[in-house]
Amino acid sequence: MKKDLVKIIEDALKTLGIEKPTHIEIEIPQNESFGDMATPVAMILAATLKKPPKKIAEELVNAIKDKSVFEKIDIAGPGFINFTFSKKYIYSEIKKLMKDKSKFLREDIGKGKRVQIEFISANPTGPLHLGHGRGAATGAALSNLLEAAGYKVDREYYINDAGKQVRILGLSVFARYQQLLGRDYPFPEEGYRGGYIEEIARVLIKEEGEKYLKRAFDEVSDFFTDYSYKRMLSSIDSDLKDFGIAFDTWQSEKELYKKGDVEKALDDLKNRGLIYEKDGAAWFKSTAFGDDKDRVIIKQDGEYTYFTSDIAYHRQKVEKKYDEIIDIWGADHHGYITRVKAVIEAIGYPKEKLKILLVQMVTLLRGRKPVQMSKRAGKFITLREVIDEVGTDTTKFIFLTRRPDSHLEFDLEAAKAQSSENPVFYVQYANARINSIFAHAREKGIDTDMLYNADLKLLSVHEELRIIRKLLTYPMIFEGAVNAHEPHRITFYLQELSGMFHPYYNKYRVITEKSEQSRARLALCEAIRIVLQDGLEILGISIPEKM
RNA sequence: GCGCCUGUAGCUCAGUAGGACAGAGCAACUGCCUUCUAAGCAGUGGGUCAGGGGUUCGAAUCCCUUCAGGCGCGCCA
Repeated sequence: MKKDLVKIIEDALKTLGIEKPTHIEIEIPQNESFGDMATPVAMILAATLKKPPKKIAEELVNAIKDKSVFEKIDIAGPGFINFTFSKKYIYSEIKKLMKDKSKFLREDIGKGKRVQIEFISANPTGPLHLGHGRGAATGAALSNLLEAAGYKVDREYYINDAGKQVRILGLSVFARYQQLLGRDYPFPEEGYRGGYIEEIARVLIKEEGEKYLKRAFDEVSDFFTDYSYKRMLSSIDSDLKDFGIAFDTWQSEKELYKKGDVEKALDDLKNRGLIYEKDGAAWFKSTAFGDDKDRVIIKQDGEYTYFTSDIAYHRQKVEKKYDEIIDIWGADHHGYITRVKAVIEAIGYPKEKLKILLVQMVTLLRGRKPVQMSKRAGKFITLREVIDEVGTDTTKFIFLTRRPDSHLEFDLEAAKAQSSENPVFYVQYANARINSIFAHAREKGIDTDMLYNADLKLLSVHEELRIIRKLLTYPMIFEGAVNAHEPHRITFYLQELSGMFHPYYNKYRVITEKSEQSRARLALCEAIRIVLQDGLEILGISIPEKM
């Protein structure tokens, strides 16, 4: 619908000998009486053409040769051109929608471009919490969205399985192991205190018995560390599985060291003269690329920092020749952006190569009161607990009805209380209702095949035309969501569409005595169902047949 | 102190590349189930878009500034 309109406007501009602007803006007016679509081009051109916008709009409208696709074209307000499509046109479009389905709905924007999206990447030192859940829902939905738009997407989880934190995890488990077997062993000051540590220790005792009792940690640290984080990782994986999130690759940090990628990355930077020694440490000259201070990459004690492997990691990403690299981070890591982008530039790529999408913090509430969380004390609510309590679809939907960069209050009580009237059910219910209409139709012996051949002209009441027009805007919403990397636009659209279907359902009967009309209305329902399912699939939300 | 994000209806949030009278859900109140699922529908009320300047034909949207909240500013990860 939009493509056709843009073409028409471009042709008209050409006829008038006006150079077309880089972008012909088409918008969906919020006020339906203004028509289906509107363009402010006349107002935009007014400045360069030095003519009043209304005059330009008039000329433009006159230059449109074939007006048959429109019911009317108005010039309104300060110079908007409002288009209302003819019924004939929208019937033919909706027919295409039913025949071509996702091909009609989804614009091929990516054209096969390769994108890597890295998200969650939580340390395997504890269970996922709600913040990770937000990153998970957002990352997965964005991945699906871009994939639907013709990108080839790799979903990646980066595992911090090297370094200090996993060692501390290992030590924590070691300490609990000793304690459980009756040895008086001090729990490390900086250790992880969550109950899951004890659980790992218990399982370990079951599997391996007492053979590590009374050993020194240094002798068995590799075993305990490996064992513990692998256990954590598999528990994270199973949480994600239940949350409906899947990855294509799990990139291990340790692997980067093993393969020598870290060494290679450092050599690369050294060769570029971007590494220097100071105070017994090695520094990366990130200030050369806009960072506010240089960063240590080899500490005085000879160990690497967290950032060092990140250099190697991002170098590896870039060298895999993705067309686009997207990192989704929790907003608490925003201080890292310039540093990592500095790496990209340092190795000779434009920093725009890497897009970092920040997902803001989640405040967990229970009945308006903040839930106190302390990772140190091991007191925090996990993603697992939340999805057990409020459900995965509801949880995801709450995340996906917000812009990623807005702070989010997640009230467990509200989420549960709403549960029966939650917006997610509103959307799913529309689909389930349609299924039930189809079941009814089949009982009545109405042919539900090839509905696009139904006599769509019979869809003539105001509500029906409104729904058809809404359905036809889906590709525009989709395109906007893809370009802005904002899956939540799909969420809102689905709510609006459902908000048109339910009243329609309530006011009119789909299955009537008139079989041709019934088929036409079934066709409308089918079209709605196609769009609802397309949207829900992108969001990663389930599509129950019955409710 | 510096940097990033946010401030829209009682609450939680949208507001589409500055555009036409600011929207939804929840909460509140009033109605609707012998007919395709009431997780639904119909109706009512509710806002100086944090405050103040500026740019523009036009600003919730862009710029400056003040205030408020969150998060960062390690040879931690």
